[in-house]
Amino acid sequence: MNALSAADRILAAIRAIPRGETAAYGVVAQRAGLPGRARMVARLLSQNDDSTLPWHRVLRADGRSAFPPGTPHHREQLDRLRREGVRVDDHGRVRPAKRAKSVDEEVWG
DNA sequence: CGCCTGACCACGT
DNA sequence: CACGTGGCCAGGC
Repeated sequence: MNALSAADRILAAIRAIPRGETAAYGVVAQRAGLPGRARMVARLLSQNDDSTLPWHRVLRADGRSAFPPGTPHHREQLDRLRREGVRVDDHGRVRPAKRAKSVDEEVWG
């Protein structure tokens, strides 16, 4: 059986996002086998202390950072992404390779 | 146990 | 694009 808790599966899903790619909260939840639980992903990240966790690769469904523009966290997240080769436009939005209508179509690579 | 909050999301206007 | 609205759910009090 699955001895892994929901939190463990979510953290694993986040760690599984490849360098240079991003995933929405909802997509992470879905990959962790917890559809509809984007808020749980968000809560975990807000509590997380593990510095090795690639939290910067997790974005909102609209491709923007969950942090308010102008804050240190917002800048750091975008910087880290750009450093990995992710393209961010002037509005702070990540450009998906293909159009993703909903989180069900997860297409961001 | 109810009530409020939050690094969310989809949908309608 | 900007707001509301309703849904989701774990935690804190």
